[in-house]
Amino acid sequence: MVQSSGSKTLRSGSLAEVTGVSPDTIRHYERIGVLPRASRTDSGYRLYPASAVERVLVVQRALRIGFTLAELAEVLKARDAGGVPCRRVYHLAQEKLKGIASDIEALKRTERYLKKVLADWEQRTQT
Amino acid sequence: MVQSSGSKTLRSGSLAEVTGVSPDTIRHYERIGVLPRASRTDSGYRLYPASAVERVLVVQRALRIGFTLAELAEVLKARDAGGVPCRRVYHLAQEKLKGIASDIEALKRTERYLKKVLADWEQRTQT
DNA sequence: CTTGACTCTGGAATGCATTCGAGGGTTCAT
DNA sequence: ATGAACCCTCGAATGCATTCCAGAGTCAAG
Repeated sequence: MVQSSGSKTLRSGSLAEVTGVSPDTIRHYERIGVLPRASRTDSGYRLYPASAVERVLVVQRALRIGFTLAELAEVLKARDAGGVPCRRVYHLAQEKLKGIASDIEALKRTERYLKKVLADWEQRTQT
Repeated sequence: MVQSSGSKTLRSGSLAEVTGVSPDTIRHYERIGVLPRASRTDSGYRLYPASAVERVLVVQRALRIGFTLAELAEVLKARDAGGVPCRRVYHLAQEKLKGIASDIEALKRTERYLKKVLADWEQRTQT
């Protein structure tokens, strides 16, 4: 048996390719718990639902912001379980959310700084 | 002789405290070249100008965005040298600058996602 | 002087995400 | 049924920022 239902499934390689990470990383994500455990073919190959693509992208963005895989695992596992998350996880998510605004601020400040540096160089260049 | 001119100088510890990093990190930054080599007291203690505070903050922000200490060293050393930076450095700085806009976008997307997750939980909580 | 808080150096260790490697199955087209 | 291209596991290695460590000097206050 290969696959049955209508919605597309992906093997680790395709999921990796589509999301721009390596198959190793995909497996790593699953081990950490940031991706739900994939179902398997009879021969042991992982089969991911199409929704896994979005999940991987979310993880990538979150990592860039300073989430840790372990933190994400807590949040996302709770989310997947569908139940009410424990206070700790809820709090964690809220804290990170609060941090984002200031991250954007920092980003803008650095942008300004970098622009200034570049403009400086521009001038010096065209002596 | 301790210090002469009017502008304040800081030793590694104070610079660390003011910027919220450890003294070890300060020394590390200098070793990498992301902080200009500090002048020394007769007994070998580092003395940083007040401007070093801003520099450390810039580095911290830049790191969060995905700059690497090595990259920053290239950019900042060239900047400090005051001369025209080599093409490579100029290009690097430009690339990073271009990346910032998309980083802000990613940040906002994750913010939206996180808000949704939290709102979801809110609802479930108040059954 | 001596004590306690700082500082120095250089190298080793930590934590995190990611990648690599060895040894070994699966699939499928030719 | 053979080879290319995937996939599996699991433990080790890499790269990066940061921290820790050991052995030693500095300095102000008591």
